[in-house]
Amino acid sequence: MEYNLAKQYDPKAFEDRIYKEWEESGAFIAGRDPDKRPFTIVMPPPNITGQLHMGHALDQSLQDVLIRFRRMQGYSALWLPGSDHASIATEVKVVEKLMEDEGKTKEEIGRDAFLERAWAWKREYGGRINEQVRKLGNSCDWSRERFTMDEGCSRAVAEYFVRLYEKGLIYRGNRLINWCPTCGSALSDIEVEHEDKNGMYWYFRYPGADGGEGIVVATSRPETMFGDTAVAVHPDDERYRHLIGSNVILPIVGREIPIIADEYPDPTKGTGAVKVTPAHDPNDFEIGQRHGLEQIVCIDEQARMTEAAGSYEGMDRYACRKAWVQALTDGGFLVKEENIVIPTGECYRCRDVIEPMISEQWFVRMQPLAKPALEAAYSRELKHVPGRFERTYVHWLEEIKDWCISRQLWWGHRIPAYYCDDCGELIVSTETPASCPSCGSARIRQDEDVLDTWFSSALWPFSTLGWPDQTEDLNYFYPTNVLVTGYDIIFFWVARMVFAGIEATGRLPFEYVLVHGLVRDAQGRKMSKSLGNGVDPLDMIGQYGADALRFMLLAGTSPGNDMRFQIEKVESARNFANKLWNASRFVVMNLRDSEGFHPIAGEEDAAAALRPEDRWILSVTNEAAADITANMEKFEFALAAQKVNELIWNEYCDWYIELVKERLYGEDESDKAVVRYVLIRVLLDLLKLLHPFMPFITEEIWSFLPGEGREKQFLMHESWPVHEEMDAQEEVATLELAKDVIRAVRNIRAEADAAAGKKLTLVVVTSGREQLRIEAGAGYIRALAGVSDIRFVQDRAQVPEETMSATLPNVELFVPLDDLLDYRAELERLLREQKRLKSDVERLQTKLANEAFVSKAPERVIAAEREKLADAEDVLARIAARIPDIERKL
RNA sequence: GGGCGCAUAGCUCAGCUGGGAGAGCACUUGCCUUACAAGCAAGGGGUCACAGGUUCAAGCCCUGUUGCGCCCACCA
Repeated sequence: MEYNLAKQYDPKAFEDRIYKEWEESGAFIAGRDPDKRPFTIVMPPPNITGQLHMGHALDQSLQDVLIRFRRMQGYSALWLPGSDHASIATEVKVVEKLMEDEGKTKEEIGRDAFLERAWAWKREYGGRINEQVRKLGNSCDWSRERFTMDEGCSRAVAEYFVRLYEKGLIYRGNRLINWCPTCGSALSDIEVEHEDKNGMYWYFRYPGADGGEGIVVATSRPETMFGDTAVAVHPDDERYRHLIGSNVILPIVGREIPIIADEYPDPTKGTGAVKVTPAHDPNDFEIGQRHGLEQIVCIDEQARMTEAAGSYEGMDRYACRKAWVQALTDGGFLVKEENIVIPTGECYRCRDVIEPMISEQWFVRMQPLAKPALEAAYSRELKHVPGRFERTYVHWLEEIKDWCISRQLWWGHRIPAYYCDDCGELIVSTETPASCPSCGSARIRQDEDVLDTWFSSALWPFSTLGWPDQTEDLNYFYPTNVLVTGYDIIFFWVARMVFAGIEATGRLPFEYVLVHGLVRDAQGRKMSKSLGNGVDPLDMIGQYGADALRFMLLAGTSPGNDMRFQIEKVESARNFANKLWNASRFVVMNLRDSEGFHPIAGEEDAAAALRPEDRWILSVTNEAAADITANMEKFEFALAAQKVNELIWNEYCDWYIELVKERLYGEDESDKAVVRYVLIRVLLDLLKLLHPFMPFITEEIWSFLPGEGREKQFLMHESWPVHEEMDAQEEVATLELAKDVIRAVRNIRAEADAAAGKKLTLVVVTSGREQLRIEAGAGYIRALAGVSDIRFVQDRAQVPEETMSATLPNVELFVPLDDLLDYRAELERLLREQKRLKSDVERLQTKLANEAFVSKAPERVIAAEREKLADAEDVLARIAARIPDIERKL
């Protein structure tokens, strides 16, 4: 059995193993502990058709950080994972596979057989994504994994549907909806994406039925002309007032339609006259409603022309457009045409152009549901992080229209509505009725449609915990605490969960909405399949480890903002992991040998024997822990991550370990035991602080550290470091001054190009507390600056002639460099320093001479400025005195 | 037509409630020092997009301008 860490940091050697140990031991399972407070996150369920992408990696890393942090803080932390049935996406996949395997369409095999195939597909591929999720190290509770179409979630969906129906919040209606001809289904408003495209306006003359010149209308969609049932003008439009009430003739078609007055047309736009096609345009639909116009459907569900288009029947809508424009042009009806940008609605999935159509669908009445969801935001009971996303949420809900929830698909939750074949009665029920309650007929058939996928997603925070039953899980873990998601699905999901949660459970489903941005490519472009610029998280994990990927994502993003993915950033994160790995290897190496652990001082013994550097690192770690905790609580993970990085690399590795090497290599066994105590104690805190970000490497290192005489639990279950009151001001001041001196001497060494191994003598002119501190830190200076001898002298007269110098407040350092001395370099450096200090002094003097500043600025600030000035003047004076000496040597 | 975000070192980005411009990468120089060259040490580099304003004091607050990006919206 190895007792020390491997020479090389190799995440592949332990990441999978550790994940297995965690999962198999039940480490992720959240208990309903009455003595703990719950902390719950439901994972946005990835689509079963999906592949893990960087968006998931970011989204889930954020959640895992939160969950691991709270778990260590003592909460009973539940992160509930699952997957989404993704109605359209899955149906398309299964349809494709069916065609590929058997050359059949879904209609050919029928609904039941198709659903069997779909479930088989789900069983085979649906788990893939969550295998990938495990690679990230996510500590989700797989024992509670759910699927939006599993029995419990399906029951919740039916129950919720029935409740809304019974309250009159769901209704069935014939209305104008968004129809995707390719998907063959209705879509909700947010599933339609708007894009401006280059298009054409055609101006056509509709001749008067009385033989008059009629009226000219503009349209970008001439093929809908077959569905025109009026031409509308504004009642105040002088140009057309005389025509209101008269008829015009649809060119070529020959049908007479009226000119009507309506508020809708804008006289300043186009010709001011609008052709009205109630069956194929949302505005026209409403005009039609107001005026009782006939609805003529001229385009069918496959986007082909209907018999209303006469000889064009069966023709594709765009082919018809072309032919029809030609026909109208030939007929002399075209007045003019112009190129123009037109807003186009596209299906969010297949990009086909949406066809507005009249269709009988199911809708959710939104006004009553949106109201409490809005109030939750107004009152800040629901908190968005960052706050600006609240505006997005509120704006959407304030403007919301009824939600079309039925989809003409088979894969999904079938609508729990039934029709009696004999009397036409509509029955909405969670159970399949045996007979019609109205006429007793047993000839009952269920509605053919399924529900919008987002209908079930809306219930996710509570359907997964057992709702509608009042299960123990629901009582303990609901409401959840934080919902983490990208800003792109605030509408699709967040807002709907809020109103569904309020409606179904009477409570907000979560308190915080943590919104993050997108992971873009190195050039800032959205990662997409078509561009082929996506980076596979699994590749990154393979190359650099999951910890590096997570750290890069977490350290590189600020709340709500997009980030760019750059391989160099992952490398940096990996390098950081490597640094920690090696530092830990050093610690373990000094902790034990193959025989076992060397003596380690007990807490009390150690406390009595701590040296300044020990108290310094303990204090620095302690302060950092408070800082990191505060940022974690504010969801500022990048700041927290950067702080841990700095603490580990700059303080622990670069200074503390270097400072104690001499002691470790020395002979004083009891002091060594003290050093070991501090090394471990601090390393433990570092591992804990880093654990939410880099769970694998920290867990692995932890396993090499001594337990406390009993079976060690996992690091992931250890408690989060708590800030302790600790007075180490003097030690901190001593160490910080020692570091400054060491840096100054190293600088001199570099400037003078002194040989690396050459031991230097350091002459210090100082007094007072600085002298005491430098005396206290003399050992550090000797060890880390390559100084063999430190001499304190009272004034500069006692300083040897041949020296280079450095100056700190109330401290002058001189290094006699014998023949290595480079006076020119020394002079240049001094002049540079002098210049910098002069401008500092001037600025500070001006500031302090300013009556307004001295009288108005707070005392604290003035005192600080005075001190800065005094320090700067002190250093400046010393440098000024030194310059002539050097000049004389040249 | 509304709303929002971003413009800080060559690159990617921090900069919290206004009080002397920061990190990582890249670059320069010197080091294979018995944890680590995926490293150590020392350095160079910024008119904080522009113009006004508030203030003793502005990268930070206010107004406007420019550039890039995003979201929402039924303009024929």
